[in-house]
Amino acid sequence: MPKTDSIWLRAEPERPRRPPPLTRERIVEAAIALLDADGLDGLTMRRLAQRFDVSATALYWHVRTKDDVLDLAVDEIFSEVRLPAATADWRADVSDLIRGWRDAMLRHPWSVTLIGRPMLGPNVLARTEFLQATLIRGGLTGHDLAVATRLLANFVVGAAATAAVADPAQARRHITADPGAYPTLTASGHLDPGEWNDDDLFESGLHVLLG
Amino acid sequence: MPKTDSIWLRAEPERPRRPPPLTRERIVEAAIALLDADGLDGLTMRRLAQRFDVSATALYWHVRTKDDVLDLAVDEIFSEVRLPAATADWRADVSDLIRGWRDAMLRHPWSVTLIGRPMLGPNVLARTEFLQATLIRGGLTGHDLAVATRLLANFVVGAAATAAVADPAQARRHITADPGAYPTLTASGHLDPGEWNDDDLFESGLHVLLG
DNA sequence: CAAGCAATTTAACGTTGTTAAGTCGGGTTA
DNA sequence: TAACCCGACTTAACAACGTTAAATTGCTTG
Repeated sequence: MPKTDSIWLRAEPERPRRPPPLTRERIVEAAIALLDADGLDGLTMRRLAQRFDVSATALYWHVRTKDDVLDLAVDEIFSEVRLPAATADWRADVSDLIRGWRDAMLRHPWSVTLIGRPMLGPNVLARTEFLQATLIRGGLTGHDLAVATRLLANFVVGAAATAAVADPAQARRHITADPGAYPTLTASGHLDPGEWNDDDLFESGLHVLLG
Repeated sequence: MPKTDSIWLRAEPERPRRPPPLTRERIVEAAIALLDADGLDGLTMRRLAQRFDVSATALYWHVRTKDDVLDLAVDEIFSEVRLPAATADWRADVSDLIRGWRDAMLRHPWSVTLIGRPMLGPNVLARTEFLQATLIRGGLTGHDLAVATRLLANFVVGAAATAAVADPAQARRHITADPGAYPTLTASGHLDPGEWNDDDLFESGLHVLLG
């Protein structure tokens, strides 16, 4: 008597389908998703744990504190910054890095809020290492090298910070509400909608810095 | 029978000496004091109220939310930035402004954490207005003006952010721990204690930007 | 089958920002 | 003078938060 049950007909024993185990990496990944979705207030140990159907305190086995999660998350987003292959044009290489740096921060606006705490994760350091190595390749040394590194780093961090402002249109309305209050800002067109966008100003600024 | 009590001898009825009234200004002032003393975590609505011997909820009569207090505090510290008198050397005027801007942020390191939220207070805007007006006085217009404004603003914000890192010595130890990990950063001396300090690098960067 | 350890749960604590409702006193009006 | 009003504050309370301590589960190793 041949067995008539094939794998297609048989009801699978409904293996408990164990969820993938909790790891520091997966926690950070979920934290970034929460931060992207709802900003800094959106990340809660309880909400984070909920993503794994796990009690909030379970997270503390893998992570010492919530601040650790934040620090790990910040470093993690910098892994998205592609390290350019070294070409003959070192200036272009630096530009590519800085561009990618800014893009990563704009993709995760909450990261701006977290500057100010020590950024010493491996991904951040690797990018800083690349930046400085490329500048050396361009002939910079000593004091000039230090100045250039800081100048570029400050520029990209500042660019991410000033671009993250919520609603440009609303800001414009606020500033131009009383035309006499800020005459220069009102007249210069710096705030006009389609006039000059963040990307353009960033690109031009980068061009100034890298000659 | 002459009365012998003069105002000098009479014990004053000890007027209840009503404490100065709660105002939005005094609340912000106290908030800044708390933030300076204990950082961002040091500011609590309850601790803030305690400074006035007042229940925490009393603050909500003068202020809609804690975030309002923070926004007001950020704007308030920029009132410390002296607007330079316009001289013949417009570059020096800009330098003075940027220097004062950075100093104010370094005096109140918690302000770095609060970048990223819309900075549209009157003091911030007045400084931005001055910056742009001075650049115009220097001959900049149109696109160049916009680029220069952003470049300088990004620089100063970034400078404040990167300078606020907690313990440079500890950072140095961390980075140079594994000598093979970040060879360039380790060798460049960028981290060496007395080598180049933040003030020096900032000043040099400013000189690069303003020619 | 026992022991042990890794990973998680349950329970709980103190704080936080904020809302709702009550209270108090001084100034205005009837 | 009495009634009232309303700005300013208090009391009470809530849900949510980060975090700790202790109990529990389940797998692996002897």
